[in-house]
Amino acid sequence: MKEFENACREADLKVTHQRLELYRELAQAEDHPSAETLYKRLIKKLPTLSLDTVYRTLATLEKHRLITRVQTIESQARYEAKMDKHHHVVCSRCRTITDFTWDHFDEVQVPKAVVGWGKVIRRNAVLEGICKACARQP
Amino acid sequence: MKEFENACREADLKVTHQRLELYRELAQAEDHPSAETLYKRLIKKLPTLSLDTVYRTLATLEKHRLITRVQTIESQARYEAKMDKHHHVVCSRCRTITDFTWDHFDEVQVPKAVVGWGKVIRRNAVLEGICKACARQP
DNA sequence: TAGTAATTAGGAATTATTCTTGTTTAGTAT
DNA sequence: ATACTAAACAAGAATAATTCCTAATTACTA
Repeated sequence: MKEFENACREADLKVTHQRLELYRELAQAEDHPSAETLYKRLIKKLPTLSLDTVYRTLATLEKHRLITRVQTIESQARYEAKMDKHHHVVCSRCRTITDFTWDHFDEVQVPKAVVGWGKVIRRNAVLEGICKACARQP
Repeated sequence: MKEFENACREADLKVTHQRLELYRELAQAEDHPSAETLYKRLIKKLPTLSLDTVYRTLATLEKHRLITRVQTIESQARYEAKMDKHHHVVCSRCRTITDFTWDHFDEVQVPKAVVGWGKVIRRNAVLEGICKACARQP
């Protein structure tokens, strides 16, 4: 959290109660929550919190690269505070997103066609399948 | 297009004028268009087309795996008809999505943690960077 | 401790998508 | 060819997700 505060100051972002709580909540969440989900969780601690603030804060923090917006095919945007290199595997049944690391993928050369395309800055693997919990069910 | 018609029949989908035109348009598009974009393009040929039909048709074709919904962080859903294994590189500046193939990625083993997670059915690489056209500009 | 620019709350507005209803049409059986 | 029927369609209303607007509040600065 101290790191987060410093990062805010460096980015000229005021360290507000709302930002701290939102970041804390997102950082400890494992489920890549949506704005609405975060709002529901935070309203207990911050009864006057507005949904707009959640959206605005998420956008602000994302712009300053303090959090990431997760790529999904869902209609609601989902976020995560985990910023070290990692990838996602999504269960097509329950839609749970699970993190994993993949050093080989991070380092392997991209195809020539991509080198010709331009400069790659980030790479992400998104796997899809059926998680074990779901596989046990009909 | 003949293949598409047969695929429709096999899936018990009626071969309607709207479906044919939409699929034709999507199949020749290179830009992974959204529902709205497709609608604007199709309205010239199909003046009575409704936006809802575009949404409905895209959803139907996706369900039957005749087209794919592309993972993006944008608010509008984007689609493609290309169904052979391929991946995407997105320009963070102009948001253009470019396809590429990557045999090595398709075949390389996924990390052990993922094997423990469940059964992976599809894998997708999403790269992000700056395309050459954008790099030339300030 | 006061000043001020950034941030917030709350509600209105917008955007993207889905639903509802009545009409049309593709595929099928005559 | 013609009629039948379920599927698909058009149009507009409704919903969901997100953003905008304005006045009030608050974090940082002097």
